[in-house]
Formats: sequence, structure tokens, C-alpha cells
Amino acid sequence: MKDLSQTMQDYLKAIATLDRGGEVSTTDIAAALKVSPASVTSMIKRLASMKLIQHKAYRGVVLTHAGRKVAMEIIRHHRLIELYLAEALGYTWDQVHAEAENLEHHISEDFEDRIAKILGDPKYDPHGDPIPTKDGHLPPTVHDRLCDADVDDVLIVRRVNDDDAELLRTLTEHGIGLATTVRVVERDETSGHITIRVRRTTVRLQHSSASRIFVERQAVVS
Amino acid sequence: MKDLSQTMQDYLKAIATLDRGGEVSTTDIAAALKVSPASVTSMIKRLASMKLIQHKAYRGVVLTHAGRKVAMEIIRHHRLIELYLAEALGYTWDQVHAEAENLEHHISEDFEDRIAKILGDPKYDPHGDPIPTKDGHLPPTVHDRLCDADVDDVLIVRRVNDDDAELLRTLTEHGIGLATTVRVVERDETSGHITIRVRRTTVRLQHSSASRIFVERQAVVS
DNA sequence: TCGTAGATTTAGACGTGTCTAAATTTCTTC
DNA sequence: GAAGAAATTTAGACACGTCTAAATCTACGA
Ligand SMILES: [Mn+2]
Ligand SMILES: [Mn+2]
Ligand SMILES: [Mn+2]
Ligand SMILES: [Mn+2]
Repeated sequence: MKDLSQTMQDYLKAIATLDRGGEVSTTDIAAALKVSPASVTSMIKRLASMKLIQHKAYRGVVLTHAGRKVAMEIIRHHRLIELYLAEALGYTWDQVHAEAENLEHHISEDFEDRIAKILGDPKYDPHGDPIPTKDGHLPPTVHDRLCDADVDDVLIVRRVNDDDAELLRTLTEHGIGLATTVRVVERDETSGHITIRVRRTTVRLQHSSASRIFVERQAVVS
Repeated sequence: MKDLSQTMQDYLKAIATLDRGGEVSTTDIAAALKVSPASVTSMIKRLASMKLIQHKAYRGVVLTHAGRKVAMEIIRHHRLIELYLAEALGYTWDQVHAEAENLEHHISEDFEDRIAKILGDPKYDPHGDPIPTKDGHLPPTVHDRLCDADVDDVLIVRRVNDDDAELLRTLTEHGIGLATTVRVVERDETSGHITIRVRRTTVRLQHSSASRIFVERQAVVS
């Protein structure tokens, strides 16, 4: 379709990722991309003039249909690449994100199609993040955070944010991955720490870590 | 090592590719990269100030040791990627070049090492071009062109330039690939055409095509 | 040796994407 | 509702990589 610069693609991806239904703020985009708010304003104007976003001055931006399409395309690339790196090249889940971040902008549609086929048209990446379909639809996504769980909840890890490689390595060390079942054994409301039990060992997580882990309530066995 | 822009990497790669022992001219670089000679001059100055090339005004450029190292690194990426695309993703030899041209600048050292290992530390890419080793050494390369062969020469195709996808497809159609044996049946000195015989069929090639095909003289059977 | 064709460089401009500092608008709080 | 704080935009600058047009240099033939 379009032939947007890598920078523009990154802005659109960031806006899509930050989207919570309403407008996305200049400051949030600036923080996500590690550029100044002034830079964001100037790029916003260009993206708006290309009808990829809607911009009301001082009010934030919203993706247009065209802008969302581009963003989903990039996110699809990113997550397919992550899964391919893990499945075909032996990357661990803490390594794939950085590599995919670079490659996502530089593969052809043909490459995308080929790895998607080899992977069997997967719906989820190595972190449990949904892979947008070719037409931009997102598979169902778990949104319940471990940091919001109650003591004695029995939970299945379904998704972990991919942007903290250190956390991913720590989880691996403790044998925690996707589909791992954990039980909440303690919530320290003052410090925010959450302690969980997994396969006979106990793991104490900071609030910031627990907020990156998304869980599903264990189905009740009849 | 360095973190050069994709553009600088492409200039260094072009210079390395155009290198015939002496200086490489501004015009040749401009033609290879499809930019104006003036653009080349300005980039030459920057690369020279970074000690990646040596430049004598009006006299052309030569890669320094550091510059050659960068170029070999990119060429290694390019050719490893081409081979990986062919072996692992089912690309044909006319498809790999365009994809590799983009990816070569964006893979990590780790990615390079992983595909090199999976491929068994290969020495040649799908077009028979030598893959530089990690320390920048080039495996032996065939330099004899089919266009220079004599009538009745029996030759083995060892290398084909990868920059003409159309030619690569034509060769495939005629069953000509690496290691294919061909015999020169006619040279038309006026038009430059060369006619070859391959497995009971006859193929007539333009001079420009034959000049892209590199051959080895068939070993004499005792 | 001279003159010129062709190659190369210089000059000046432009688009992209970034920055800091200053101006403006919106939000919060009293 | 007004003041100050916070967010956003504007203004002006800069590096990169490109261009065209003009100036300059080199090489080659007469
Ligand atoms: Mn990721
Ligand atoms: Mn990116
Ligand atoms: Mn190639
Ligand atoms: Mn390239």
C-alpha cells in the first residue's frame, strides 16, 4: 500500500499501542518513542495531512482507518517475526523483541506471507500478544493483570509485555512461561509486591513486574 | 563495531563491489547507487573524514582497512540472507536479492551468526557469489565470463550476477543453474550474441547476459 | 601545447526528522 | 473565576542525504 518512512511507521505503531479508546496524547507518544514533545507535534501534523491520524490541537490524536491499517500491518510483521525467530532460529522470548523491532519495517509482503504460512497462520506471538490478521483484526486478548489478582487466586499466565527483557529472563529462571499456572499467596499493599507460588517455589514480584503479566482465571474443574 | 547509516553502508558496499584494484570513480558510484555525482562527492567527504575511505580530489576513492571491513560485513549479511531465504523460506534465486538488499542493514550480529550456523557456514550464495568470512576474507571466486568463451568450449556455470532478476528467471526456464554444464555453439561477433547448448536445447544469449554469467572450464576427463 | 569534452567538485537549495527555548493553551486547585 | 502548573505548539536551528546548476579540473586529440 503506502510507502511510509520507518519513522512514520513507528509513530503509527506507537499511537495504536497507546490507544485506549480515546485520544492519544503528544506526551505519551513522545515518551514511547523517546523523542521530544515538539518532535511529536511536528510529525503529528504531517501524519494528519496524510489523513493517517486525526488531530485536534491540544487534544491529542486518533488513528484514521488508513492509519490503523498501517499500524496493524507493522504490528503483524513484528509479532510474526518474533514468533519466527523463536521457532525457527532458536531465539528465547527475551531476545526476539529487539530483533523484531528492527526487522518489522524491512520485510516484504512476500516474506510476511511465507513465514506466516510456515508458522501455520499463528494467532499469538511468543509473549502471548495477538497477531493481527492480514485484514487488521486482532485475536482475543487477555487484559487482566496479575497485579490486580486476589490472594488465593489460581491463574494461568497468558501474556507478558515484551518490552522488559530482564523480567522475561527472570520469569524463565523461575520456570514461568505462557500457560504456567500460578497461585497468589500474598499481596503487600504498601510495597505493592505480589508473591506467587509456582510448582513448589515462591516468587516475589514488584508491582511494576506484576502489572506486565496478564492472566486468565483457572477454569473451574467440575 | 561502528553504527553507520544504511546510506553509508550502501556507499561502502558499492565501492567494494566496484573495486578493481585501483581507485573507484565518483561517476561509477553514482551510477551504482542511482544518485547524482554531486551527492556522491558530498558523501565521499563524510566517509573520508571518518577514515573509511581515502579520497584524492578528482582521483577517486579507495577503501581503508576499516571501510573494507564494514563493506565485507554488509556483503556477508546480504549473501547469507540470500542463501537463508532460498534454503529456509523457499525463495527462488531471482527473488532473494531484492529482499536481502533491504534486510542486510537491519539484522543483528546474533542473527547473522544463527543463520550462518544453520546453513553450515556456507561459502557461496545462491548465485555462486562468495560469502565473506566473519573476518572479511573472500572465498575463491570465478572471474571468467561466458561472453569471453570460444566456440566448442565446454563450461560449467559457477556464478551469475544477481542484479538482473529477469535473466535469472530466463536461465531457470532453460534449466540453467549453478553447476549446469553448457557448450558454446556459436559466437556472433557483430551482434555479440552467444549461443549455447544445454541438455539438448539451444539458448541464444545477448552479450550483456553472457557477461553476467561466470564459468569454469570443464575439467579434462582422463 | 592547447583546447575542449567529460568528470568532478562547489554552491545553494530542499525535505525529513530531530532538538531547545519560548509562547500558548488547557487543566487543576483554591 | 483566577492563578499557577502542566501539556502542547511554535519558532528557529541543525544534521543527513539528496538535487540542479555552475565552476573547476583532468585527460586526450589535433
Ligand atoms: Mn515485541
Ligand atoms: Mn520499529
Ligand atoms: Mn544479491
Ligand atoms: Mn542495501
